[in-house]
Amino acid sequence: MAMKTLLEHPDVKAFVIHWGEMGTQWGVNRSVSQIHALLYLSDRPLPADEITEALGLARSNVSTALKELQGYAIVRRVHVEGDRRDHFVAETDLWEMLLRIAAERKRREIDPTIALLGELAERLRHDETAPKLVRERIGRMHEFISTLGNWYEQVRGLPKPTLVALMKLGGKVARFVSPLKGKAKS
Amino acid sequence: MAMKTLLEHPDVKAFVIHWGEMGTQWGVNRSVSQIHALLYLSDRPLPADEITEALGLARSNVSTALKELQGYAIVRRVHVEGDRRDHFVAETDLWEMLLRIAAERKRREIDPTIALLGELAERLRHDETAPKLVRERIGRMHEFISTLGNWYEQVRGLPKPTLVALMKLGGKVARFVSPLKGKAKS
DNA sequence: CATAAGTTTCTGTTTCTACCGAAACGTCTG
DNA sequence: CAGACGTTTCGGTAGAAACAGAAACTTATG
Repeated sequence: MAMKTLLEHPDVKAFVIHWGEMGTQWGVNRSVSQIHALLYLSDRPLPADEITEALGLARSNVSTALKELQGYAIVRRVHVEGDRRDHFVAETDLWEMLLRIAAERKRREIDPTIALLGELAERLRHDETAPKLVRERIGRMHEFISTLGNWYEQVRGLPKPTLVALMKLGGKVARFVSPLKGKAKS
Repeated sequence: MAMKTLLEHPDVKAFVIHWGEMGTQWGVNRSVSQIHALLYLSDRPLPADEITEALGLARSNVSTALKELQGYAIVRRVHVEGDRRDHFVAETDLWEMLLRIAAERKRREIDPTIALLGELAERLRHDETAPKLVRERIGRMHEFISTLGNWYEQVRGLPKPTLVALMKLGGKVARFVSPLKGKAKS
């Protein structure tokens, strides 16, 4: 069994384990992250059964986790010639991976938060009874998160080579904002 | 009791509750986030007892949570004239808040991950037995996260007005990388 | 249609984690 | 030193997830 071989390697195992722990600390369940890690390192599409066996999880659990990963669009189902079973592969472009995870978490958690803050801010604007500071701070929070959201949507649309270039620029991008700024780190 | 008044307001309560839920989804415990929300909206430094009473938490729990928030450096202890008790205030500059939370999470979770990936990548580089793809992908992951980390360290050092300006630029920063890129969104 | 594959749902168990409340302890201050 | 304040620790509990394993069900395929 090819997967046995893969996970038998101590470094591969260490990676999978650590990735699983990472996930839990960011609110992603362990099975999901581990399966992702496994697929990321696999040199070929894996059927669910093999994942089940390799990680020692219940088949039902693997099914759910795969669905979740496809919800993030970082794992996709592929067809393998001569095999009726579904197989799965992970996105290996790390930029793409990061952007997709971010997109999904924004959709699930940030957008609803913005919506709620919007309601609260709007209502508070007309609410004379509310403390001035409360009105101001909830308003500022709404504005802040919205701005971040908009920024993300724009950055997400940039071509990857541009992202890479911007990243490498680091703090130096500040130069373009104001000639005087951004010199501290250059 | 001033805090009673504050939390009695339905919108304030909604904010605190939602902030608490948000926290849990990102791996921060509910008490910690709720206390942070409460302090963020408060117009004055609050003593631990008042927080305890307002949120209905155990005193020990509040103490631990406050310590955690101070670990993130988004809440600090202040002295109030004529009161022996410690009082606490939250950072209200949202940029500062975000950067500090990011810094601490990086320190706790990302840095150790980079360190581990570094070890694995290094060991795998000399390990002929490991599958080529595994060596390559763990190496790339290490490089990728390291790059992100370095980028963050640089951005963190920029003055806030610069950050705000960059954020407002959005996708337009791409112009500075290559004249041809970044036009899609402009 | 018989079988393989896959998903979904359910029940039950286990495991975490949050949280409470009490106690012990340290520190400061009138 | 007595009392106020604060932290830390500890035992216990409750709730939430994660997960296993079985079963029901759908769908595709030879």
